[in-house]
Amino acid sequence: MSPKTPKWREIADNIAAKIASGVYQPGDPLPHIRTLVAEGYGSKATINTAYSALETEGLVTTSRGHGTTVRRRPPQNIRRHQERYNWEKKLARSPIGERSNNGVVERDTGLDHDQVECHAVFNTEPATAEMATRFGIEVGTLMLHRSYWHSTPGESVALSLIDSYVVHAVAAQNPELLDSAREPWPGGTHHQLSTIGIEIDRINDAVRARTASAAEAKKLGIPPGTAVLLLDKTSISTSGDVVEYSHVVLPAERTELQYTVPLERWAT
Amino acid sequence: MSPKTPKWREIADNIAAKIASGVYQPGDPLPHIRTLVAEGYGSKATINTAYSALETEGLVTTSRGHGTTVRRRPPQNIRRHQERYNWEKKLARSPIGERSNNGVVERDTGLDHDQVECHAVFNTEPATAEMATRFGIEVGTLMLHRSYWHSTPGESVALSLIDSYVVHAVAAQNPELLDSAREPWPGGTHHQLSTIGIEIDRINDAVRARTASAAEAKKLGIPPGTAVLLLDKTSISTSGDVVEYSHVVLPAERTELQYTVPLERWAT
DNA sequence: GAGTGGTCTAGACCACTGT
DNA sequence: CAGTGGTCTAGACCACTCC
Repeated sequence: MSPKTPKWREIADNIAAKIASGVYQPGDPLPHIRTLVAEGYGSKATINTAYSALETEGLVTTSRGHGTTVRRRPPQNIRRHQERYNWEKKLARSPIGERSNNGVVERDTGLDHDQVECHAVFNTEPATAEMATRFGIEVGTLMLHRSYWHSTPGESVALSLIDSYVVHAVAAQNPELLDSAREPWPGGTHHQLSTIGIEIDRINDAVRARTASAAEAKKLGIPPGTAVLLLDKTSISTSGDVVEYSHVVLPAERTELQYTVPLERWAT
Repeated sequence: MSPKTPKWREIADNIAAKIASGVYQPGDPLPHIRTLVAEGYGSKATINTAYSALETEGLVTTSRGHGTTVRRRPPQNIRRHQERYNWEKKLARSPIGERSNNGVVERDTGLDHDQVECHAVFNTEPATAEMATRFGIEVGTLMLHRSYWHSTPGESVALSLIDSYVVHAVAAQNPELLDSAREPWPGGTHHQLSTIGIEIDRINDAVRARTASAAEAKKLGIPPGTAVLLLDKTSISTSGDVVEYSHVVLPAERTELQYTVPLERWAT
């Protein structure tokens, strides 16, 4: 009939349609591969290809020894960066009690302070050419590189993967900032920088996307081959210097970034 | 040795490493599938799986009857929306000559006015529940739905896929706006709206990402399975109404969105 | 027509999960 | 242990491109 679209695609589309129309509900088990083979839908490899496609499309989850089930879609996490960044900055000027119990992660998830685990690894590295251009410094200048990821205590699923960079000599003005054991720091980066006399004036966000690597997919708990959003966040101080740069990897299927762009009025 | 990672993954990673390190340059042909089979790297299906993976990862292009070659990476198109939207708005107040020869597509690509083809399809549709919520109108209200895509004359590759919505009764105040033959409209949407007395005050962008559907991949000229950026753009008039909503699909691998978020100063 | 990648089959073995 | 999905092979045929 239609030798144009391969058989595995037709099988996958067929199942995808049943999921979209609600015949298969989230959590429902799908027919086993060998069942469809027995029913004459194709060979095992063909059905397997169809199921693999559905998995990389994020529609189903498979597990060896168990079966294939319709995926429960995680809720969208909306990040309004206009408000978010201003809230973060304001927090740094709050009393210590408020700073300790609130963080941007808690704000995102609605979780309590003690329900969030913070993992931090600090390194000191010479600046690459790319990093040197970003900060307007010389190649080889020592940088403090901080890698973070957050999770709820039970699970090992990260909400986002963050790599943050600061010029080492700047951070070293307050030696406490070099100690990864002090994370999570009450009041966040804005408060950290305020201890060495730096105020952030504005933040530049650059947003891109690509498919997740196998390692990222595992850490973020998403199927391999699904999309991630890449956020390059550059913080610029009131004196015009680039003082911090973060590279953030976000699972695209549960993330939405929002920005408001005000426009200049026309002359009347 | 390492039965953990499948053989096809190892083959794919091996080739990916050679591409990354420059052993294989963009445009270079890769070893033929049957060659690798003959050299004992695995069966045809296994090598094929590896090559398919590399294709959905955007590293190579394959064509039947021809072969597999290392993909030439298209240049990144950086969209600074802060400037871009203000430039677009300002253009609407320019003299007709300037409006005709400039458009946001020409600005993006650096191409001349006559090197860009604009395809537009207009429809009138009742508002869905989602659209009604967006515009704050009743479900079923007639909407003008405009689908656009732009390309260079020779190729059939779209730069982006745009679906724009306006309340039909609003657009109908200037009947010329209902005529798809008048696209591209000199001066863009801002000028169109200005002819019916509407000025845009601000634009809300919501950014998401996912893997491209087969249809989108074909239109945008990207390998199926690679990522697309989804931009939901809401234009709000000076009187506070939502007057236009666009859904834009962008090829992630050649797009970067930039935003600047100004922060309120701390009290001294 | 020769050579390419794409699909499909049948059968085998492996890794993992339940009971 | 039986049953699941994941991988791999060998061989076949198809669709396409180039000469």
